[in-house]
Amino acid sequence: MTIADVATEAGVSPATVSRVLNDSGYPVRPETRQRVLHAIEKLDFRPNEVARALLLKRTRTVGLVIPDIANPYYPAISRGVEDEASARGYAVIFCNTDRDSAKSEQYVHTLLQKQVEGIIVAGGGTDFGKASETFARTQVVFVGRPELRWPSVEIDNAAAVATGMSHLVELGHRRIAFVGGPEKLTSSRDRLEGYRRSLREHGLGDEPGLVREGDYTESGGYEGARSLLSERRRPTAIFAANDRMAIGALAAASDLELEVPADVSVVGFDDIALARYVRPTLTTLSIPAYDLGATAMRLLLELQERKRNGGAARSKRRAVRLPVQLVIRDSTASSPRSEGSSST
Amino acid sequence: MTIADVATEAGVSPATVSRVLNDSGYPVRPETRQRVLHAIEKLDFRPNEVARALLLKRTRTVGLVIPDIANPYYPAISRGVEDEASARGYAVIFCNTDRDSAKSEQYVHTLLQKQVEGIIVAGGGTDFGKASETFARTQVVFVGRPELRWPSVEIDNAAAVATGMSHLVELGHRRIAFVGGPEKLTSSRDRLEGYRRSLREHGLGDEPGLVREGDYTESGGYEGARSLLSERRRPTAIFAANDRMAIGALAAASDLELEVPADVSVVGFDDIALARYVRPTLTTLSIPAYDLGATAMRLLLELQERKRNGGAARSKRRAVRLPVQLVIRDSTASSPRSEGSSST
DNA sequence: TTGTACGCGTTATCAA
DNA sequence: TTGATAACGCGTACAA
Repeated sequence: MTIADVATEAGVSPATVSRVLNDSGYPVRPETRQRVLHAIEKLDFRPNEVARALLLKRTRTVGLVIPDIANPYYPAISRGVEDEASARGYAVIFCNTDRDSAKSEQYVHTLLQKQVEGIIVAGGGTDFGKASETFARTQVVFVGRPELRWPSVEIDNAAAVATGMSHLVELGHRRIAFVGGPEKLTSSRDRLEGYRRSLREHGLGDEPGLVREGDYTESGGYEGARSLLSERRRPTAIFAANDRMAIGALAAASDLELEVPADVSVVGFDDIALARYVRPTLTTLSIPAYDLGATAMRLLLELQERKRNGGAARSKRRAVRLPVQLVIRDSTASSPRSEGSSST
Repeated sequence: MTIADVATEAGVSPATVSRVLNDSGYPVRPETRQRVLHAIEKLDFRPNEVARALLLKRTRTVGLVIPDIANPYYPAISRGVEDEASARGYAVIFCNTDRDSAKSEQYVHTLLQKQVEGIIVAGGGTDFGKASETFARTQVVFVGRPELRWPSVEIDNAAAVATGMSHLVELGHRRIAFVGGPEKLTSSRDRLEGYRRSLREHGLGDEPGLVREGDYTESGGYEGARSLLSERRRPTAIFAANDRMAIGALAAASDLELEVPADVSVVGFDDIALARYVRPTLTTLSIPAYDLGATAMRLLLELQERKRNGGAARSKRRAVRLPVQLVIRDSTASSPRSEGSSST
């Protein structure tokens, strides 16, 4: 079932069929066009994209590299990427790296061999090793991971944490603990930095005993919170570096028979779908995950288009920053130790 | 950067380079091989998969069609598909249909044009319209959606619900309500059927007032449960057709100041990651989502291989069934109305 | 307005 | 053991 079959059926040459197919204002006699159209419909013909891609060097395919689609942070990003891609006729190939260098390198090579027109890399912590040298051969855009050499779409993690901290301070909290993510992730470091800076700015010192390093999973948050809440001078608020850990913290408080928010306030980060269904509902920082993905895809296509149109040298790095929003729900309330404000 | 460049660099013909590349036992003098290998490394050459695909008719790419990756049920399936695919050198193109017919049709056509070697369709409720006729042109496998004409990987929804019902009955529950999913989904109907059959088998009649139709979302479960629990003779247990609705039910009970499981037991279906982090932790039926995806991918490749090896006529339909497991957690306990067993 | 011929990058076939 | 050539399905420059 090729263009030649259609040509035979319509009694014209393959070239004519092609011209009708891509109707690019090329002159074709209306009558002939009808015959071709009819043949196409009769045979239910659809051009082979592989052949087209080989000739035109346009696969209309991009790669999306993420740590793990099962991590609730990535589905929304992926959805943003995919929606934007399909709206423009692009397909998306998914790659889960588990933040493993070998897998990451392998995927990059595979994508490049498949001649993808670009690669979106979301999530930090992955070292691409030698494969990173090949990024120059395609168009790459990073998401949520500040990169010096490549364009990226990010959020301001430190500023976002500061927003959440201000909320807690305004509620009268003075002893605010932090359960961070893995040290090696830039986002973790930025969020921790935002926490520390915020403490200083509010004149709350910097007690190392108030920080735990988690791993961005529920159990990590559970352990960190449990440890913090078991201390003699326990904190009145816990800021978890992501929602999964915050939900773990909620569970830890419950197991220790502490009420949230009466005894301890909890703030998360990400605003995953479940944040509004756990009890109490979770105060958190809402990352525009979908927009992050959609924006990355748009940026990718835009930059690629620019490159294609000869603007090769104009590789002025672009780092788009999207705003994070504080969503106040039921897991935060006035500090039990603060005077002058009632807490139920 | 083509095979010809490598040939020039190594001072041999493209054919020789190709033979070294695909080292298929084809005789190449060791010395020549070394020269070629050296040139490949020096130029960091990797063959163009598009050209290869055009000639060999093997894209080593499959499509995965799902309703919405943001729905917590699909990431695990996707992960199973992707892991199995990448382990065998295949790439996966993702398509989110939102159960929209137009989008679904469009995606199928796009995938076919991209010459994917197969398509995995997960999740029901989508009508592919005329595009379904084209399934015969490729290899298709359905997941969690019994199909008459095509191979599938499923779970026994009705039997699974029956397992959960038996658990509740054993706990002394007699008035068990059900919040179902959308009527139009086969899985919904099967689960409702399992509920009804189970009631009959346990001699509990079939009171229509005990069934609500939800939409598989948290708010749907919330509304359904709230309605059920506001009745004068409220049920002692609620079986939700999926975890998201069960979590909504937990929220509804909480808002009505009912204790789970002391006042009402709740059972979910799916065992999403959050099921063990909501409070109380959720008793549910664990779908082997990852295995469903991985199995579908294996089946797809196996059937395709068979077809490729001439076994065209041997299209004996295969429907693989994977077991569902009851996971008992804290949201179920003895019925408050049952005598002889303590609750608390 | 339409048709012929070439080339995209690769591998398989055949000849050397 | 190696090389020249054809072919995969398509779009386009050029000729008609």
